[in-house]
Amino acid sequence: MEFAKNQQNSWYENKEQVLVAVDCIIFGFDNETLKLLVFKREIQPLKGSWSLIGSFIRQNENANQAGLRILKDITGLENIFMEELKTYSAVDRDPGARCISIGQYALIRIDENNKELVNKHGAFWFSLDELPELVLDHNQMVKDALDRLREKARFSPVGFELLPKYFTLPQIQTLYEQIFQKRLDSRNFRKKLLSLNFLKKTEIKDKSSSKKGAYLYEFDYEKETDQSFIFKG
Amino acid sequence: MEFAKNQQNSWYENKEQVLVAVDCIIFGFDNETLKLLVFKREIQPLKGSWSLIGSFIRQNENANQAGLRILKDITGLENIFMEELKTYSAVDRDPGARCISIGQYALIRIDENNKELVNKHGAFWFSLDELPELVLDHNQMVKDALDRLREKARFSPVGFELLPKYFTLPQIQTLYEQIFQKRLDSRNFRKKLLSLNFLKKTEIKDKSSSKKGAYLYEFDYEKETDQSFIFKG
DNA sequence: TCAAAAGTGTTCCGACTACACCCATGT
DNA sequence: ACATGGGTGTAGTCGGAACACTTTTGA
Repeated sequence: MEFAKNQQNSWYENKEQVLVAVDCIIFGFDNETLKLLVFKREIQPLKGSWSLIGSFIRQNENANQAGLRILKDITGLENIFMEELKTYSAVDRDPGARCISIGQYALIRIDENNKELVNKHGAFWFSLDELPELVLDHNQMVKDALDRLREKARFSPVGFELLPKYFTLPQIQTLYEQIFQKRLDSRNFRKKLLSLNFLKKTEIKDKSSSKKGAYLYEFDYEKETDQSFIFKG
Repeated sequence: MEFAKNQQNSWYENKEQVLVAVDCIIFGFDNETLKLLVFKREIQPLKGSWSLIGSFIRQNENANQAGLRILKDITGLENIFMEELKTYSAVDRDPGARCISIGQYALIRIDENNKELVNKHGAFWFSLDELPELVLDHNQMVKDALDRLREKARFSPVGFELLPKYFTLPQIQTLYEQIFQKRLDSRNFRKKLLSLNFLKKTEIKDKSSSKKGAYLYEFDYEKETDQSFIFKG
């Protein structure tokens, strides 16, 4: 860099600044339905309404770090799958101030560990078809995130972040049926999934949802490839 | 809205604001190669280096409007295909100040009309393989935009925005060869393209690049569908 | 023994791939 | 007449889609 360090922050001095928020669209799966984590907004305006979880971005973090910070605060989890969705920058989107929001969506496992922490923050898991009205443009964000998730699931093996370490094939199928909102043929689904060779079978059966029991599998990250993975949406 | 209008801008008063820029990754096609519009940066720091075209976002416009404003200033064009790429928010990405940039990519036709205006602004079209070093993280933006363009071109008939109203099949093929950086089989390409039924053939031949001449087609927006359009990338 | 979920194989068809020659025309 | 680019058809292969019965086991 060819310019003096003490020039910092002076070049752009007369430019207008705006607030930048990060809002998190957090998906979870409880082995039955795809859910979304929303909470009671804690700040004015619109305090007390249902809202996505968000925060203003801080000077010392980038957008992804901000999202992960929020997620850790609420769920206690680190190493979460989180990706940028898009920005929301309509001039009047937030009546509190001119504020641009960067939507980030995350996929996490719903399990006992984090339920407690989540409740403590006034957060709740809602089924996607029972989602309440959210503040500002947050319903749009959810819609966009779902579209993105579907699109992504068609072409890459996404969604394993929503499952526990060991899972059964019927479990993944239910997950994909939730994502695509349609029934899938189990023979074709299993054939396709297993042909991709990134699942490791164990000899353990999970009998929690049937008498016969279903074999547990785990994701083999070594073998994950980018081969296309096309399911009809 | 349940709160008093005069509360505006007071709710978030103690929050830190940041600068938000929009940077435009502008692709063009001259019937031979895919090009990118870059220009000499006009402001400090790094004044005079090659840079994408950008601007700080204004209070009365959203990110897309900001991008279109920039594009109109430089090229004189309106109604341009422009889409958000992603945001760039690394803390130190801009030595001038903490500044988050929203990358937007655009596809435009290179023709005589706008060449003049472009030159007047110190802007130049570079072939993608002769691209100079750009300031900040702009080379990364270009790389990301190219990846996005390829991804998009695989699944939807994007790229027609880069062609004139009337174009020949060899012309589109060259465009796709540029996007994918590989040769395509003309028989398969034409078969696939025509089977999608969104091209209207005219009886006029363009003889500018061969003696025999190639029929001109136009895009039939009525018939554009979302049917998949898969080319190997 | 029965109910409930897990697991498995085959056929059909559409779509992508590879591949080579004739056509029209200006020079 | 010839060089240059435009235009066309076919056979093979792969993968997705449709489809129904057997297996296991707890109650």
